[in-house]
Amino acid sequence: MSKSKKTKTIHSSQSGFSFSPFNDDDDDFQNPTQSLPLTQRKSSSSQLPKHSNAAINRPPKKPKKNLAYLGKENLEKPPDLGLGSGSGSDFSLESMESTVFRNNVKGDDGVSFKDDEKVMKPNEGLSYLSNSIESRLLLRSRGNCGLSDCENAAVKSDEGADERFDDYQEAGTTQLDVLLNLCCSSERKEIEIGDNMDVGDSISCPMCGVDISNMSDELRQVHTNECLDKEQAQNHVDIPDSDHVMECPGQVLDGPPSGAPGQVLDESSCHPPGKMGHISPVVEWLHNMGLSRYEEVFIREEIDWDSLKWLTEEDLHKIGITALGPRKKIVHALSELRIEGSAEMNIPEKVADKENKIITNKLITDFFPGFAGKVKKSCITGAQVGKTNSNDGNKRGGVKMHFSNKKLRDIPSWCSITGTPFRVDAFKYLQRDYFYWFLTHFHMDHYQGLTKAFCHGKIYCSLITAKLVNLKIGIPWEKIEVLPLNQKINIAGVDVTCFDANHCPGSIIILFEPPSCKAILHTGDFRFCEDMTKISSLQTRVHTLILDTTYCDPQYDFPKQEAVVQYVLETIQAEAFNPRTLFLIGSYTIGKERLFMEVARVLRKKVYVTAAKMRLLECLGMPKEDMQWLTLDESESHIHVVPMWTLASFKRLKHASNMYMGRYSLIVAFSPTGWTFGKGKKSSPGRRWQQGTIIRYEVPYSEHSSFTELKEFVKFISPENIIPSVNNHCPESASRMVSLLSS
DNA sequence: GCGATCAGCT
DNA sequence: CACAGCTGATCGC
Repeated sequence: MSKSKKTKTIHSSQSGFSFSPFNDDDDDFQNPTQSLPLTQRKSSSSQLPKHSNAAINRPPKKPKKNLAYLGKENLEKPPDLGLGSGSGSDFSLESMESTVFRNNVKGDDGVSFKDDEKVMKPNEGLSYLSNSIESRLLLRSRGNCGLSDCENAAVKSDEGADERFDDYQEAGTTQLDVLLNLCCSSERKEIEIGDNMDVGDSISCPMCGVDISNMSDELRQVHTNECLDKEQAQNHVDIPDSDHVMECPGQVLDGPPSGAPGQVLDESSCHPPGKMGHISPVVEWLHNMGLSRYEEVFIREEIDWDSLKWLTEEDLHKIGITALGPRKKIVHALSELRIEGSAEMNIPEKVADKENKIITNKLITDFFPGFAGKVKKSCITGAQVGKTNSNDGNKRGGVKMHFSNKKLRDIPSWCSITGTPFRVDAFKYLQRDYFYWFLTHFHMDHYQGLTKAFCHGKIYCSLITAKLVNLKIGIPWEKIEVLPLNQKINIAGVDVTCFDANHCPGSIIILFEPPSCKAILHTGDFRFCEDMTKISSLQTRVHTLILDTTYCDPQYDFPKQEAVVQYVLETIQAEAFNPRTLFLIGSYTIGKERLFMEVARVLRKKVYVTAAKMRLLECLGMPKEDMQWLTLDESESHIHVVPMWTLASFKRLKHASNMYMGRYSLIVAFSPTGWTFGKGKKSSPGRRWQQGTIIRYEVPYSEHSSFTELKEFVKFISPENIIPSVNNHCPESASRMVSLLSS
């Protein structure tokens, strides 16, 4: 056994648990004298208080362990997220509400509620959320913002922009200012487009022909680029050398949404300097500001006009503009540039031929030089597409313009929402040109890459996730937009509706409905439950389903959570005849709360959690009735919540048990995970293992959908397309999964 | 010394 | 397997 290198020590201060470190001496655990006869009573369910599955209410989910992490709690909010308690900081419900409300009155790029399209009543959703802060927030929000108000406000987008501007100014962040300006320009642009739009006008995607009239230019570009990407993928074209691209400077296929004076669309309007067409307007711009001395830097970094607008102050610093004054000057100029850019979008210079054709038409077709209306790929060969996408940001060490193409290529399809500028759980693939970052829930594999330094736009998530993101990562609230549940809102022209994902606290599934595009449902991580079938919009509208396929294999057909909870309850009852028995229940940072809360509630026993865990639980706004079953006093309970990895092996358990040697003679641990239900395993609700005075139960308590549930869900949704979101499967098995699900 | 990132591990 | 992390090493600041 090459265990020598894993001699790790788990300090209680690190793990957040009261166990002391364990060493590698697994030789001697034992205490033979205390080996208890594990009685034969494990199946005596008759002793249990009978309660129906229905009696198992879902407690609000709580975050898990890792108390040590709370060391940096001096973030921005007080832990007490209690319902209306303002706490003085901007983390109060009041302020959260105002955050949402503020969004309510934004048009277009802002988040606007559509009361007339309510999907569900706030409280008729999943029981898990019925008492959630979200629900309450929702109600109050709706009360404060009548339909007409919302609509009026939405129409007055400029006003909204100003309001938001004010809000952000208070935040006083340079980065935010930049983002703000982006927002403002986008909003204005959309309004103008709307004003000019003739009802009869129809703009089609040059690649797929889909009507994209109702999209903002941003969305149009995103849509079209995606079509191009698809085509590129189909054609498997090689990436040409850079000179090719230079011939069409305006062809910024993967560029940012807004147009700009320099973003020319055909060769006739290319800037003169020939192959330096990208750069010369930049140089000129610098010159006009009296900053010609930085020309060299911009040229060296090959920053073209389009990329220029998306530079952040951080970027400028990185490329060598270290002097504060000039950097600030440039940042300021850039923000103005973006506003100007959006304003100029209204000049129909290239649409003379089609008199009533709006600029928006130009915006799309102009990205494709030589493109006269129908899908002509003259200047847009797949090769060039590939070029634009894959070469631009890669070759030099400095700031990556547009995308880092390597990154772009690596971006899995499941975290990109076709037809929108949205990313979902894609912080590993941060791109400067994307502004909308959705986070379905607060588990590391989904927020990985997200750090305090995040400056790529806004993070959209549920309130609970928002709190965790702020608390644990330190993301300022200014960068977080809280999404309401069960209520359609509009973000950047896309209808967005969130529902409880029944996974961990704060987890959501998200329905995206881009204008003129088919709806996409992203499940994040989820466990299908009957309540979801009450969401009618899911049944009728979804075209593409991005699905959590963690257990997409027939071997994973574990029982419902209620059944597993029942099993655990009975087991505890059966083992509890010995007062010197300690029960350990595993949990994650967040997740599995339902299990130990149900144990506490039904058995009417207090459950011990560490102080840090308690603070997280409190943060989630759990009802007092539930909170009363938690205790910080270890001696007050013989049921302890511990991190899952504490239970991962008998070795660890043995070490843990040493801590309790004097007080307990038996340890019974529950390791709740769906993986215990794999191949060759019985379909019993749990498996029991014992070594000496330690008993370990693996119980198939899963917060992901079982295979059966996946099938049911797919049947319910009836999507035309499924994209697996779990990357542990090879591509070939993706299709297999789909066929399995639809069989 | 701290934070971010990554590899290795469970 | 990998659920959802933890731990240590490295690097930049």
